[in-house]
Amino acid sequence: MELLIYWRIFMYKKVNSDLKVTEREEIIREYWKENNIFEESIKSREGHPFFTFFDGPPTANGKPHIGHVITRAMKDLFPRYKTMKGYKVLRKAGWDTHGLPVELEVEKLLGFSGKEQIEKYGIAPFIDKCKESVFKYESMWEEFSEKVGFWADMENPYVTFHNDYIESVWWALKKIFDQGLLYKGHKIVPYCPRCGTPLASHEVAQGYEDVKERTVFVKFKIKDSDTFFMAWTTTPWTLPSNVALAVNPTLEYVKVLVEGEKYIIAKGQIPYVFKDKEVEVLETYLGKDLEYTEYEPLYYFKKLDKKAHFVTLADYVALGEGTGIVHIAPAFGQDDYLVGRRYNLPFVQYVNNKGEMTEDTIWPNTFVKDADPMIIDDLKERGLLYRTQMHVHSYPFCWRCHTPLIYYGRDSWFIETTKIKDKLIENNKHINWIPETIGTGRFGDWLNNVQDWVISRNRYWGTPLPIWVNDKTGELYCIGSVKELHDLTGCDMNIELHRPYIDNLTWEDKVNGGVFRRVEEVIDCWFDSGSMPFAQWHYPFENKELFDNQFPADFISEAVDQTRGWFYSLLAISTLLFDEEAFKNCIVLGLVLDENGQKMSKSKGNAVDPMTVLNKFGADATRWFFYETSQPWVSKNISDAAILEGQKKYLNTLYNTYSFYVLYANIDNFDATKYSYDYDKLSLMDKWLLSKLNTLIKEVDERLDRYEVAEPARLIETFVDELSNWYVRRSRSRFWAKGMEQDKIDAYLVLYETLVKLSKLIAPFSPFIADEIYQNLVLSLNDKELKSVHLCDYPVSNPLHIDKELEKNMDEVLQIVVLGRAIRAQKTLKNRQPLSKMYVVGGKALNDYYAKVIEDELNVHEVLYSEDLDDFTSHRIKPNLKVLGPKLGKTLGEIRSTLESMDQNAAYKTLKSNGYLDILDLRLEEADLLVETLESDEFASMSNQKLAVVLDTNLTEELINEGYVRDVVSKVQSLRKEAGFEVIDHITLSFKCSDTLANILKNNEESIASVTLADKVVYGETLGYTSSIEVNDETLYIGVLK
RNA sequence: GGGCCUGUAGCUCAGUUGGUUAGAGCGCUUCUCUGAUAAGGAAGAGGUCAAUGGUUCGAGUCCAUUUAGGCCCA
Repeated sequence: MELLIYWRIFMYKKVNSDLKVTEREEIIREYWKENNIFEESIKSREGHPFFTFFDGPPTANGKPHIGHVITRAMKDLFPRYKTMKGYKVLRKAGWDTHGLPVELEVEKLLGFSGKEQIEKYGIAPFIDKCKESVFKYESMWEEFSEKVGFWADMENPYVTFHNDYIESVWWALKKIFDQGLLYKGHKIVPYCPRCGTPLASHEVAQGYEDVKERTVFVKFKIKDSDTFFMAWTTTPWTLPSNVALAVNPTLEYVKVLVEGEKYIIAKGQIPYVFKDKEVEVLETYLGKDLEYTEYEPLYYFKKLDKKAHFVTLADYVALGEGTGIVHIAPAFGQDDYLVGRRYNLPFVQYVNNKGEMTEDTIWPNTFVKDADPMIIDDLKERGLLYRTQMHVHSYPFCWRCHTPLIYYGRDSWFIETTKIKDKLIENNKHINWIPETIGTGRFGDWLNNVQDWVISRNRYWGTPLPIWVNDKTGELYCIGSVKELHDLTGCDMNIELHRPYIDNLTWEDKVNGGVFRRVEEVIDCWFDSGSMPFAQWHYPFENKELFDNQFPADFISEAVDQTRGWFYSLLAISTLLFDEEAFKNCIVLGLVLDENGQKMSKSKGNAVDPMTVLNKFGADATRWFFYETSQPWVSKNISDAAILEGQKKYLNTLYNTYSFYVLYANIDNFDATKYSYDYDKLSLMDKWLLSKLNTLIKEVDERLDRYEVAEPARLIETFVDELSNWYVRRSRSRFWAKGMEQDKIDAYLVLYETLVKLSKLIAPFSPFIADEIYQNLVLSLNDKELKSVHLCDYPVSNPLHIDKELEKNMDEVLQIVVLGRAIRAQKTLKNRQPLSKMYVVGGKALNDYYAKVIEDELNVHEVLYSEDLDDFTSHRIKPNLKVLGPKLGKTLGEIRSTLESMDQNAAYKTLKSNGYLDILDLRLEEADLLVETLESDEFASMSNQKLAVVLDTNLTEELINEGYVRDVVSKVQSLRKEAGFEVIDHITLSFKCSDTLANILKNNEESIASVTLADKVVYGETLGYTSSIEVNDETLYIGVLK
């Protein structure tokens, strides 16, 4: 009932300032839901071109953290913008559901601490638990996304563990297999020999300790020669598995004679290796000259299947410690392994998976660390040891059992991404990285050093590697679809594509014999997420056309830690399958840190909960913090104060401007759709605002189009400030003028237009406040209009309303005003005291309208322009360095000091009359010099580099009286407010004071009454709400009565 | 250990092809203004532009090295 009355009385919904921001946002959120605005925003663009956005999938088995706010804010901004620009933007949400983190979570839940326990428990029940765990926090994620205002299709998300998704991934793997790029090899992993398991890198990082160990300088005898290569190692137990030596191709190596023996080592390492021994250099080589030189192995335990024991080249070999020659054991080091692959070296591993020397050696079943001294002794006896040396270095230990870890080669499946390196680099060139340096730097470097992608994991919960091996012939078969699996094995078409269900499916090879059995491994879940461009649509089994339209993505965005994660897996897979980049524009986001710039972590207790932040400040303010505070890729220190700043400066200012409009428009029952303005007849202030608005629209649009974020946000913030604190403040009186003159209509219309266009402009950034403003200003007047600002087109700048000259003039006005205010403050001339005249020097003479604005703002009666007020000001002449610098070079300093020492005012006069200045045999034209206007201390004046302003501070009685009147009016206004009157209440005004003062008041009664809405003015007694002020050294009592 | 990002006022950040007195907002002190305002305005305090060296007539800006924080990889 009450609402109805409001509706009848007011054009617009009254702005309820008691409502909290978060409550207002909740209303908008409900409105979107009830009216299906999101769905509508896509539907209404049917038939329009697509703009493609890929949503990188989060895992729902962890809670959303504050870092997800920035990604969601950024990912939401551009789809909203592009939708308003007329594109159809599908936004399929997705969930990343496979992988070790999920398994670990479940292990924790079940109290397990290793694979044996899982196998005992059973894989089937285990993966059931994984499936449950995956969506543990799904509802929290949904609520969170809604809170931030992140629009995505959460009804039909892609889920990486669904059969359709897995089938698409299988299709991709088969395609890669068919290209011959999927192979089995060894991966060197940090391995705990006691636990029998590899460790993840973060586990290894936990366990580094400094250890003091005996290291060895070992002699490798060159074949058919009396010379030795000398190498150094910290792990003697790897020496039996040695298959090669490596030198740096560009370093200098020398053959030296020391104590009767000949050695080859790097030239730079002579002092390190031989200390103060006498060394005679016999020959010098470059590393590359030594390639393929053969040497005699230290040990012969078994015949090797490939050629070994020769010198190889490797760039990573460096001086420092050691001899500049590195011993290569491909089974025990990543670098070694790669050298091995390059030179086709045998893979020799005389260590078993318990970390013991194998039966092949002469130290069977000895733990490697215990074998070290035995090997050292053996080499010493055989004269192959030069010397040993104690050495302190940091070495990883198992965080569980404190066993020293060893790097150990294990069977693994690889995608041979090194083969497509050139294509990766080429396709990367087509990607617009923001910031650019990611593409050339971090990501580019990664591609330049690309390694084969280890795709297999010896785990349970993941997309199974669809490879079957013939147990007789060793032939490999890769399955690419469920149908193919069904045809070969006769399995159910609805079979769950997970371990253990597919592990037992086999088929016979009728031609060659043998049975095809599946390998055990599942795949790296990064392959899952990198497959989302096609797997989200179950391509190529369905949605072929849709996929063609939705690939590659126009835009993606994630945090910088995804460089080698999602960004890479997307590019690698799309290059392998389609030889194309998967995304064209990518904004890389910085990380969110705590207010001291420290990484957030549970253990430090400095983690900021996103829901707490959102519930405190609302989505618009939180989003704004991330957009505005710094460039997207810079890490952000989040704090309440930082978010609050944007909320106060931008959102509150905008909201107050909007509620100002609603307040007065409702008083006047002003329907903006019923009026129009004639642009040519608008006041300069109106034209100025329209010019600024249209400039803003143009700039913001152009910048968003270039995927800039902070710049447009800052422009918007500046505009809101100018709108409120210049346009509205200067135009206030127009809104409370009596009647409905054209000037008032103009003011309403211009402000209305600005607010409506602004609401559209900010809609992608601040979707809630934008829609609140839009709905009230537009829908309240006409319910046939589009139901939400997010269904509107993005505003288009009107070039006819942009007037740069006008903007420049107003800028000069602002400069003059700033100077005038500064003078008043400095001379403690309060603003209520009117002054008769002011002079402006050096500026361009502006017309009366601007003068009026200045007069009003500074409370002076007259603004006078003058070119020549030398009495008030002085000048300073300086060389124009930009012009003279290149011309004069070194003599510049001299010119500068000479100019400084001259009589500046005299020089200025000479320059003015002649147009040039002669100095030290040089003729300086006006363009060579800069002239500054300076204030003179004798006057109330102030200047900046361009202008000087002088105030005439002489006060006449009339001016003083006028000041009294302003004081009184101001006091009356604050009394009205204190008394709790409405803005539109009319009053009876009463004064009690001396006759002198009363006379002054009576002489100005009309103006006082009209401004304060007094119908009657009474003297001699005070009525109603009463207070007093000091005026002209006497006490004036004032009463206001409604 | 390697690669990359960042470092400008107490805090958050601008700072154009190298150019004259390095700016803004917040916070602080003082003053001021105000019938839309958790507002506005002015002044003041606050700077070794992370450090060192170099190029240049001139460096916050370009180059090299170092250093602190962060990210990724070993």
